[in-house]
Formats: sequence, structure tokens, C-alpha cells
Amino acid sequence: MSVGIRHDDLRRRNRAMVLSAVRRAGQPSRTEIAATTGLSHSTISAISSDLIQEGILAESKPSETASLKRGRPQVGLALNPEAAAVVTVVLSLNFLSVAVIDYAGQVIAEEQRRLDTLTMPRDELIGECIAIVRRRLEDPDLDVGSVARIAMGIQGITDSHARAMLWSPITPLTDIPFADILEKEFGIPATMENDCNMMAVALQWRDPDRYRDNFIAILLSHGIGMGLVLKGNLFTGTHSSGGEFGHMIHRPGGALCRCGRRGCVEAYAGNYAIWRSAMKMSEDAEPVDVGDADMRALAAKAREKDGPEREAYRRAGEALGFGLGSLFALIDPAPVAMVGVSAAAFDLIEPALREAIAQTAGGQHSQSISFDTEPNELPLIREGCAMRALTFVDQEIFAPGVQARTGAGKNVA
Amino acid sequence: MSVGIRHDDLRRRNRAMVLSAVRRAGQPSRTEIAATTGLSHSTISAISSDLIQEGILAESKPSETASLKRGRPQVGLALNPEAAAVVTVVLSLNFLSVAVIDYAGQVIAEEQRRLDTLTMPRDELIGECIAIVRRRLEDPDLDVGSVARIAMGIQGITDSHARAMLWSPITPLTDIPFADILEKEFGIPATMENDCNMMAVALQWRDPDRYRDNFIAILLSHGIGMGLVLKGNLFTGTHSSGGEFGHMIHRPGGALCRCGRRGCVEAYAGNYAIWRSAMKMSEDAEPVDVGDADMRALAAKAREKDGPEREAYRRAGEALGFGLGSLFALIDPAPVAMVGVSAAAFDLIEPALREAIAQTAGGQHSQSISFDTEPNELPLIREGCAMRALTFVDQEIFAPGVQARTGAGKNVA
DNA sequence: GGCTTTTTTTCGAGCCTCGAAAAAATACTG
DNA sequence: CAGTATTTTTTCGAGGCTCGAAAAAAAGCC
Repeated sequence: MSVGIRHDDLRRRNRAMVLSAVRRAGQPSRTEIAATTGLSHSTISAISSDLIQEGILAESKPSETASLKRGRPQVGLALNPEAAAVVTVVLSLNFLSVAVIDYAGQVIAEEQRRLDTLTMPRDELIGECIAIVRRRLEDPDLDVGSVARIAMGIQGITDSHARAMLWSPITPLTDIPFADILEKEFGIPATMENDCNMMAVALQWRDPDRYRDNFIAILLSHGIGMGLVLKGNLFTGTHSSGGEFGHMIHRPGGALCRCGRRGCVEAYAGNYAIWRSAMKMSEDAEPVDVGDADMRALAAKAREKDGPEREAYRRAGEALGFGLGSLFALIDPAPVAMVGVSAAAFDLIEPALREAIAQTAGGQHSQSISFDTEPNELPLIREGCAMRALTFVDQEIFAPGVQARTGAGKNVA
Repeated sequence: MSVGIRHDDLRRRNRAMVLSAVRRAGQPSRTEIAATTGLSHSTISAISSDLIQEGILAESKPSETASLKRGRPQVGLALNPEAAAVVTVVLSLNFLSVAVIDYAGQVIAEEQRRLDTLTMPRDELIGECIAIVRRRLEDPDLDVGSVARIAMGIQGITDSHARAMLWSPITPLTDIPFADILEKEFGIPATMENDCNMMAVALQWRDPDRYRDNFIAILLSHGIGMGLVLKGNLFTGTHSSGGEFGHMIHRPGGALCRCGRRGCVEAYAGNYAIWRSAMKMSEDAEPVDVGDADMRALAAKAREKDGPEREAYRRAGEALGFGLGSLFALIDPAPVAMVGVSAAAFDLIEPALREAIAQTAGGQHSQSISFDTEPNELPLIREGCAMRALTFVDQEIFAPGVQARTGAGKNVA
């Protein structure tokens, strides 16, 4: 079934380990790396010497941190920003943004564009994505040859191998193999990632103390999405990106959901559902797109006085609470990050949510369930795409490292 | 974070790989092992020669399979039954059973006992478990020294490290660290496993074609439990055994569940819920224990004519269907095995189940969702415990293998 | 300036896996 | 029935990798 470990895998994996340690720690010394990886100093010395020679890592003068301890000062190792670059493409409702990011994770170029995703024909949508990437790649300031990976993020369902968009609320089009399209167009390996998964990846890098092994990122926006990290790994479905929290069933046969079915969590907690409920429209009313400004105004009104607006948020909280309760029955409680425009209204949602979750098996330790909010999802998605692309480069491009150095590897110097 | 690969890990892992290949294939030749593991013939030859010398594997004469092909006949490698033994302990409602199993997986001794688990005090319950194991271990026919692992399975929630029973429907007692208790008593490493997880493990060994990487085992009995295998690995919660499918919320504020909460799937699909509904009792009625024979009679009645009995199964199917729909929204559809006494009534459950699941996002490809039934859960649980214990021996006891052979390892012969 | 302390590199030993070739064990062939 | 072809298994030397110990390097301390 799974495959044995060949001898050459050893170096490959340990190289990846070292790169991962450097990316995580920033500027660790060789001694620190030896400690975190459990490998011997000699091994770390050999591997890092290789990586420096190959231009992947660089020694950094620790200017002020020195002169505190006695012995030989530690030399920090850092990622060489010029070792490679990656491109992120984020496609969301009526909005396309692209960024070029160096190997150390710094944004070195970006471009954003409004477009009408809902009505665009297939060719045009694909064309826009290709064009915006091409413009960045043809930027004369940029060393095109060093771009080693493209990571595209989209709101909606992707396949479990991160190759294609299967379905998305931002367009009626389905099954667009963006990863293959971009690879073919630019000859650079690409992936097509789910937006909420990328939010989770970004949170793991942003705040590793809070979001390390088990946590949940929930997008509260027009739709309801989820990115799930369990035991340190991003959770995906067996066929698709999975984790469609918004389409768990809250009330069988209940309110009409954007997906055409009834009773989904999203049909009570999505922006359109909150709006529909606040406007005292029927639960069968066709979902409409509500702007962020309108949602903020709605939240303000709900805070002001009791009424249908406040009730709408209460019902959203209830749906989210019972949904989380069912989720927690499966995976046990974990910290939650609420992301998106309605996360800014979490004060209106939280009481009913906590009340609902307390009525579920998953809410047994409801006081230990923590919530954090982040209103702006786009930066998170881009950050997640960037980290995903960079760790791919670490592990798949720089970790084999054998085909690059033709023989003259470690015996020089 | 995760640790680098040391040089000695290599042999250890590849030994484990070989043992795993042999356990899976039965009597593979060295050539077959080389093919499945991807290791070279020389490596397999060296490792298997070690394992044979250590008495873990044995060559087996392939009596009739030979004389079909031309060249040198393949020599089958098999697990040496006497290399070790494991003990399984299965504790279920009013029933305790223990078995001793040899390294090749054959039962070599067993004992079963009825006891009143619901009223037993803590010391007595623990005492009975210890006593039954002791009786088997002190059997003069058995080589006690070779017992390398005890795996205990119980209906209920265990912790994610498989050390303790946290909660169980078979006893009002909570938080019994059975694994520690057995280890202390017998000086043999032990685990405390969740019953449904063991069902899933057993199915994976019984029918690897059908149940390989992604599948669901659902226990339809007094309560509703689930064992989940995703991407080839048993799924567990972050703190507990997790996968409490029966306590996902079907109808917020709905029928009274055995867990004291309302609207759980189990409160509609557990034996007591079906019974309660068929007897036209209130949804608030306290759950009662229903015997297997009564359930079979109820199913017979439901098959006979339309009426409250048939309606009760219909409602159970609806709850299971919406629950599966929510589960599939998270993990995508996968084959399902229905286990337990009510699995024998799956014909009564299936129509409503399929109808419900078709109304959910997870049921999008409802025709591709397959169901299989197995009325008897106890043999599955024991089998799962046995395989879990045996693979532990493969990987943790026989795979280091270094401390056992003092120097005189491979250079002999 | 010598001594202490800490980090990093060097060096030889010990394993492990691999590929190629040899050995072993059987069926086919004339 | 002896020789040949075929397939499996073992043997052997080469190449790599990691490790521990010792050496080297680079500071601060007195």
C-alpha cells in the first residue's frame, strides 16, 4: 500500500524539514534547527551548507541580538528572498487580484481588477485570469524565470487535488480546471484552492499559538464556508475541498438556500438569509446579493433597538450554533475564527449561537470554545495562497534538490 | 514541529513496511513484497532474513500453487503464529468477552460472561475485566510471556489517545482509565478503543476492496455510533474518539435523546426511539432499553402492514438521511456499512433515508452512495481490536527490533 | 593575553539501500 | 535425460547519509 522509504528520500525529507524550520522560525541558528528537528548538529551543518551554496538560504548578520551571551555568537539562517517567487491569484465576487511574492514571503508586486463575474462567459473569465497573471509576469522589474508556483484561490468548491473549480457562487459556470489552464499557459505548476481552506492556512501562520493543530475558520459572508485544520493538517473531502459547513442541514425542509435546497445553515446565516429575515420576507424568497455596506447598516440598526433586524441575527446565531454543535459532535470542540463582513456583527450573533451550542452534545464544554473575529477575508485568502505556494516550493522544488546540482553538490568547499 | 528522520528510523520503518505487507497479503513472496513496497529485492531479502531469524516470519511451502510458472518457485512468507499473542476485551451492555489471538490472527482461546453492567459499582466492573483477562492469561496451555498487547473495546466515548473510557451508555460510571489499569495489572501495553472505530478497522481488513480509503461504519443499535475512515486513516476527534454521528442535531429542540439533550439523530433512529415512536409514545418519553428480539418483532410487524411501526422506521430513515447529508457535506459521499440489530431492518429504513439524503448537499450523487448491512456487531468489534493490537505489535514491538537482537543480527548465515 | 563558553565544522565509523552479478530452483525441449 | 531458458533469491561492493567526538571558530570575561 504505502511505499517504503528509499535511501535517497532521507536527505530529501530532512532538507524539507530544515526549510520548514527556517520558514517557521524566521532566523534560527543551526543549533536551534538541530533542536527543533531532532537531527544532529553535523547533519544540520551539512544540509544548511548545501542550501546556502544553492542560494536557497542565506546567513544573516544578527546585528543587535548578539553580545548578550558568552560563546561564539549564533548565525541566523534566513530564506533567500531571491531564491524563488510565487504568484497568488484570488478570484472572488466581481473581483480579481493577483500578487507576486518572493521566497521570503514579501509581496513584490500586485494588481487588482473589478469585473462582473456573475455574467461573464467562460472564455472571458479564464482570459481575464490569464491576462492579469501575464501582466505581472511580464513586468520588466521581475525575474520571471524564478516564479516557481501559482496558487489560485476561489470562493466555492474545488476538487480534493486542488486542480479545478467545481462550483462557485460567483459564477454560473462549473468545472473549470484552472490549475491545468494556468500550468499550460505559463509552464509553471499551479493549484486551485478553496478560499476557506486558504483562510485556515493563513491563520495557522499568522497566529500559531492560537491556531496550531485543531481549529476552524468560518466565513460569514454572502455564503457560509469553512476551513478546517485537524491534527495540524488541512481537512479536505474525499472528492472535493469538502467542509461545506454552510450546507449542513439545520432544519429539514426549512428555508430556501442559495444552493437550491432547503434548511441549510447558510439559508439562515448567510448575508442574504439575514437580510431576507430582517426584511420580513418569506423563507422561500429567492436569495439576493446584499452589499457589505447594507449589511453593516443592518447590523447597526440591530444594535440600536430590538426588532426584526436583531431577530434575524439571532436566528443566524441559532443556525450557526446548532451547526457547530453537530460539527463538534464529530470532531470535538476547537477554537473558531469568524471571518468576513458578518464577523463584524458577531456581537449580535454570539448570544444565540452560544445558547444553541449549549443544547448540543458538541457544546458540552461550551465555555472552552473560543471565538475570534476578522472582518476582512481577502487578505487572509491571499496570505494562505502565498504560504501554500511557498511551502510547496520548499518541499517539492527545493527538497529533492538533486537534479539541480549536477554532481558538484556538497564536495565543493 | 515534526521531527527529522534519523538514520536508524529507516530500517525500522522498512521493517514495519514488510510486516504490514505480509499481514495484508497473507503469504507473499519476497518479490511481491518488493513490488508493493517499492524497495529493492536486496533490501527485502536482508530484512526478511532478519525477521525469519528473529522468529517473526516463517517461510511456508506453497504446496499446490507451484508448478504453474517456469523459473525458481516463489517462497511464501507468513507471519509466525507463535511470534506473539494479543488479548482482546470487548465490554458491551451486560456482556463481557475476551479472546487470546496469535500473531497470525487466529483465535486460540476465548471466554464470555454475562454481567449487569448498568448497576455494577466501579470496583466490581473493573475487577470483572481484570479477572477474565487473568483467567485467560493463566491458562496453562498459553505461553503468557508472549502476550504483547491488550486491546479493549467499549461502546461509548473514549479519549483520543485510546487510554480511557470517558462515557458509556452501558454504565453510569465515567472516566475509567482502563488502558492504564490493565497495563498496571498485567505489565502489558494496553489500549481502550471505541467500539465503532473497531468496527471500521475490522471492515477495512475484511473487505479491503470495498472499504479501503474512505468509508463509514454506522452502528444501528440501542444508540447510534459511527466509525469513520478517511484517506485510509481512522478518524478521531481532537480530544475524544469523536465521530458522534448519533448526536448530530436532526431537529433543534426535537425528541428527547438518551444523552439528555433534544433533537439528536439517535433520538429518532436509536432502537429506543424507533420503539417509542412505534408505540405512539411521546417524544419526551424517557428512553427505555429494548431487547433485540423485540426489535426484530417490531421490524416484522412493520414489514407486514403499514402503520405506526412502519412510520417509526420511516422517521428513523429520515433522521439518518439528513444526518448523513450533513456528514457528506463535510467529507463528501463514501460507502456506508450499517451494523447492528437495526441494520437487519435496513429495508424499512432505506427508502426514507435515500429520500432525505437526496434533499441535502451531501446527497448530490446519491446513486453513488452504497449501503451494506451486517447485523452482528460484536464479532466485528473483536476483530477490529485484534487487528489494532496486532498492527501495534508489528509496528512498535517488532519494528524497532534493534534492542532484541544484540549485535548478532544480519551477519550470521 | 589567556581562559571560558558556545556555536559550527570536520572526520571517521557504522548503517542502510541499491544495482549488478551470481546462485538457486524449477520447467521446457529436443 | 542433459542442456537451456526462466524466474526468484542471495551476495557483494559502491555510494550516501547520519552520528558522535573532536577540533576549530568566535565571541565575552578576568
